[in-house]
Amino acid sequence: MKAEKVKPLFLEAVKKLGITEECNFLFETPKNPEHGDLTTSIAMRLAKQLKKNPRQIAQEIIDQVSANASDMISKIEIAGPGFINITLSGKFYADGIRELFEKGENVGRSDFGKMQRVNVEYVSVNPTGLLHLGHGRNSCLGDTVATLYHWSGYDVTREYYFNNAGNQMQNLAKSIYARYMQLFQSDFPFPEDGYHGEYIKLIAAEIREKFDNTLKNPSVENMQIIRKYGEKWCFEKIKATLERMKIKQDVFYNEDSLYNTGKIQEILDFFKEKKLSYVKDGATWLKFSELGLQDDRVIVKSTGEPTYRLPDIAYHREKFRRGFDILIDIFGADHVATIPDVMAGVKALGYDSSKVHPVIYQFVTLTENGEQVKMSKRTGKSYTLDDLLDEVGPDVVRFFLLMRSGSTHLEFDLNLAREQSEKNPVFYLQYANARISSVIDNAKEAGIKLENDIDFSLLTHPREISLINTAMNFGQIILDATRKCEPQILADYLRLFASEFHAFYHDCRIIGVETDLQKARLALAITTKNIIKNGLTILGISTPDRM
RNA sequence: GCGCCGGUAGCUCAGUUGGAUAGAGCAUCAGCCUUCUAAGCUGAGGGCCACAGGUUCGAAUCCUGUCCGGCGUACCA
Repeated sequence: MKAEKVKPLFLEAVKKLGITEECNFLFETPKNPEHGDLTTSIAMRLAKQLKKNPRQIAQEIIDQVSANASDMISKIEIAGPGFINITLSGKFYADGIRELFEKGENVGRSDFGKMQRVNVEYVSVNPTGLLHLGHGRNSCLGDTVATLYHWSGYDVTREYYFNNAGNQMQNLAKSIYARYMQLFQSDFPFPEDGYHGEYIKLIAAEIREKFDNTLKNPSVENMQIIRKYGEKWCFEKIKATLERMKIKQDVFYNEDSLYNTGKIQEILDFFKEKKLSYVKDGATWLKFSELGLQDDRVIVKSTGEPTYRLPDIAYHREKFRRGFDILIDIFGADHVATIPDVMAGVKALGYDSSKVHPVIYQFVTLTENGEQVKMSKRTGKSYTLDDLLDEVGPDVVRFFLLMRSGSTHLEFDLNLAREQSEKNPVFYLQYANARISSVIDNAKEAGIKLENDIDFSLLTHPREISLINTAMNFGQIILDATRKCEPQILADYLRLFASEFHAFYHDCRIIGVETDLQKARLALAITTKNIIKNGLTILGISTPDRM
């Protein structure tokens, strides 16, 4: 955002040096404050092309830029091998903070996406069990990515894809049935590959409560009743957990509908017609080897049942047909293998697979006292998302699941999460917000009013400049986090920004200083609050005014 | 075997299309409350960026190889 304002001056200068083609150079914020506010290595990059000494090129650029003398820049100089360091003027910052202040509660919103239609698919758990921590990461990532797109000016649909037919539902029914029978006959055998979770026993107990012993005969009708009961039970629990996490979804897309409406058959026919599929050993294979992948794969088993690939491909085609410009899939690392198949399939159907953005996240481990807490499904003693929510609440859960990049393993430290103190990064952010709220309240009581007469150029203290500087990056941070589908970028930024606020608060008194300075500082505080509040809101974290 | 993700401070992790002296939080140690919320601020120590080569003005970042960890590699989803 800062860079955008200075860039035109440099593009002009570079053009004068004889560079006609689009040259993409960027400005960075130097780590060392002695190097100014912005720095660019463009001179070194152009050195080869122009066959000149980088320092000489830098000097020529500087001459050009200074000639167009802008009041945005107060100092511009060469450093080291040819860096151009720029120190921005007081006016630059005064204008910058004024702009942010005027945006008010809309700071961070943009129309960058031009209302392109985005579909974000997440959670997508089949109704056979309860949500655990891994699902939590999926849900929070998806939900936050969707919110980021919304703030960046896209038309977002939040989608949940599920399958309530197929083997796993039969398995659920069999598992519940076995637990149900065990209530009458304790040695009734439990299926080897059944769902071992404790919740199955709860469902079984409820069923006995309602139906007594009338379902003991495992007839098709009875198993159907059990299956439906289990499905409903699980889905309600899942939805309740999502609600606790403040995760919303617009569309629940049922895999069944792909069959009912003939979509699956259409795809089969298409592949057959294009000679991209063939039958071998009674199964239908898709020629992935002709679609740029290693091996052919089965799409319909010899039993006549499709493998997951077929509906996945059909589902993605439907998303394209529904008119989405961007398709985002949130997948756990265990699903990476399906991605190339779907991509290849979609491409073969004539759609632009580059519009599909899979977001992969690595696994979550839960640690307590330095030891890993088991979350295994099979042992039955899984630690569910609800258990975690009971212990630390949704704000902490969301922040912890979002504060790491999806590409790395996430260690969820229960001890730290339980900590209700400054050690816990969530409270650090919420505290900043509460602190500002308190100041704003005090200002109101003191009768301080902000009209259109704020002189932002009075904000010259290093802490003020530093805070404004970081505030001015907020818009770009939102866009970066959106484009990369990385809420962690925002979470990280907010920690930095809050720490800059705390330092400012410590060194610069707001209420009780000279009238004009008081107004300017209050306006800065209000802008800071808007940014922290919007940032936390995007992450789905509450912003209490008092703590 | 092959594919994907990772290996950065005691621990958990950042590190902006390759940039200047490698960053944060926690932990350890030392300071700061008669003043707007001390759930805060300031400072110190702590590093062979897994290892070995290569590319170039310049590498934690790019390339090759090796080692370690996780996840895949089904006519399971």
